[in-house]
Amino acid sequence: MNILEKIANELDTFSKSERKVAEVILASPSTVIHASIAALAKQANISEPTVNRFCRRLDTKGYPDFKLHLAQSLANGTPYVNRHVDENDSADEYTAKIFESTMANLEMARKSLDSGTINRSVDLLTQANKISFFGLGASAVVAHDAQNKFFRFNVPVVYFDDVLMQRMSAINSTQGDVVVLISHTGRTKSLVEVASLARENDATVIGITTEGTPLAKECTIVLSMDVAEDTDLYMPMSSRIAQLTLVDILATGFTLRRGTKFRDNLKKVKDSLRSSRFDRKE
Amino acid sequence: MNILEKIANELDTFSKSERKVAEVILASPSTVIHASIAALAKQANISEPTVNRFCRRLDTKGYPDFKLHLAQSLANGTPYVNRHVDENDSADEYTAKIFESTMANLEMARKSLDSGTINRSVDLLTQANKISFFGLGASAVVAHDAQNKFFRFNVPVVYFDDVLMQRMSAINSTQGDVVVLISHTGRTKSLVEVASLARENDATVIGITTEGTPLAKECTIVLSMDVAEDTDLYMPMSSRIAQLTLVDILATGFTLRRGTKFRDNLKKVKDSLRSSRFDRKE
DNA sequence: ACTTTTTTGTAATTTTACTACATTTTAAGT
DNA sequence: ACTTAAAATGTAGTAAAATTACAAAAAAGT
Repeated sequence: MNILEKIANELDTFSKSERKVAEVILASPSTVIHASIAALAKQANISEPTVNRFCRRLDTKGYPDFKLHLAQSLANGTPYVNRHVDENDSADEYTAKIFESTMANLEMARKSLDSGTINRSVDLLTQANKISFFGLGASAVVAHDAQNKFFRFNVPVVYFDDVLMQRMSAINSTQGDVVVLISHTGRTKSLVEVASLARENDATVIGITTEGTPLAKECTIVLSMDVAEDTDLYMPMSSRIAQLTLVDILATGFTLRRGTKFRDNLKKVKDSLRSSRFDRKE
Repeated sequence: MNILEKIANELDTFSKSERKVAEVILASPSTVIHASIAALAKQANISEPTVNRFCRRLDTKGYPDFKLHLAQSLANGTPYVNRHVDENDSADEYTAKIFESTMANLEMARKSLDSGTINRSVDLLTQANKISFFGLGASAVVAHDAQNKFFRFNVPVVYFDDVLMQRMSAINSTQGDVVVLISHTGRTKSLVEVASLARENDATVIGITTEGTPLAKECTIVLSMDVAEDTDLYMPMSSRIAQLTLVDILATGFTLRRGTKFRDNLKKVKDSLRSSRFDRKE
């Protein structure tokens, strides 16, 4: 764990003086790494040995070693932490916070994704006769995006955000078809039903959802990711960005599996758009 | 630039003894950050002041400061760089690369976004009688997502990914209406036409597009972001993630502008979904 | 080959961090 | 409420580390 986070975490296990040090450090870590132990002690209004003891409590060899750790914490620019948007934030502030938490969540998602599962999913998708992407609400957006990617591959792709169409499509699916169901909560009743309908008809069901949910239980294979959704705002934000990135990964895996020749085909699809666009002047 | 790279770069500008130091450092930088100047000098078979001079040549204040820089170089184990996916990448590898380049691009986008423009856009959106989101292809996904966010605010919101519907809707728009047009390239002919149609009818046109493009020129206000799209794969990936994050930011700005009471309303929208879901067992 | 410049090293100085011990503060027990 | 033990903090001295000033050696130019 990052030493800055560690300090923030253990803040209440510190003694009075140690907390003073911690607060000075947290307030401006980038200043501290250039300060001597004496300077820091003065800043925090405590003695030098207290700073030294503080460093040891954090499992470092002493003050210089502590600064090294601190420098490493700061290395990734501002570490991406899930800072919540506040009532009185300016445009500048909430913009920064949203970018940061999006990135922090992508980092989390990356760590929690299992590449073996991805590999098997790509296997299934490349072998599919027909691929369907279903989602509702915010997840419909992800399904929509998936369709937009996979239709380029010249594979039969279907996307519905209409409950009835999803059901009908699921009933019509057969062995060799892959149905991808997207739902962060994994508790949307109608989607869970679609999953079992598809399974009954021998279709393969890939779930982009959370492990252990009702939907996950109905799926052949589950692609799950840990994301800390900021529920203060009552809107799905980070979860869908992570899901879209996962779609990118699946699509990339698909093209890689298909080989070079296939990629020329992608270029053709893209070039076909040319006439609908204004030329570049440069 | 990373100090380790810098050392490797300037290797031939160093004097004989300085190169000895450089080589010891490059061979095992992680050892050096825990060594004293005396230990390093001994390792390199040179004197302590030489090490000190070496540090200064690299624009650091001295040996301790140099170690700080070195520690930071090491912390960026894998900095977020736009690494391109390779032919023979395993699932593990392309997953990591896609996450990393997505994050690198978000970082770029964040830096290039102007908070003043965001603020003005939020102003316009909060005052709008009707908001329309239009896009085509990958950008339709972003428009779709925007609708999903803004409809929660109990504002008239429209979204079309159909060229004719977009045109008709633009013609019907009037003063007080805001039309948001999304296109990374900014060169999609029909969208540019929609922009001018909307403008002719006195609607406000916000463009989420690249500066200087035909579309940008037709807009009242342009929200532009720098993103390095990986064109090897012929699919829009990073650009749309950045656009979606921008949508999050606009939506957040919108809710903040509307105040606390308004947020209770959002909760109601979210709670209305409850009956469509399976209960949590915990 | 000699002079000048650059590089490197030695030794002293200064800065910085740490240790041992004393004092204060806090908490626990009677 | 008072006493005693334990924990926390500070003071002063010590040790270690880094830096400076200067001298010696090496390299480059004339």
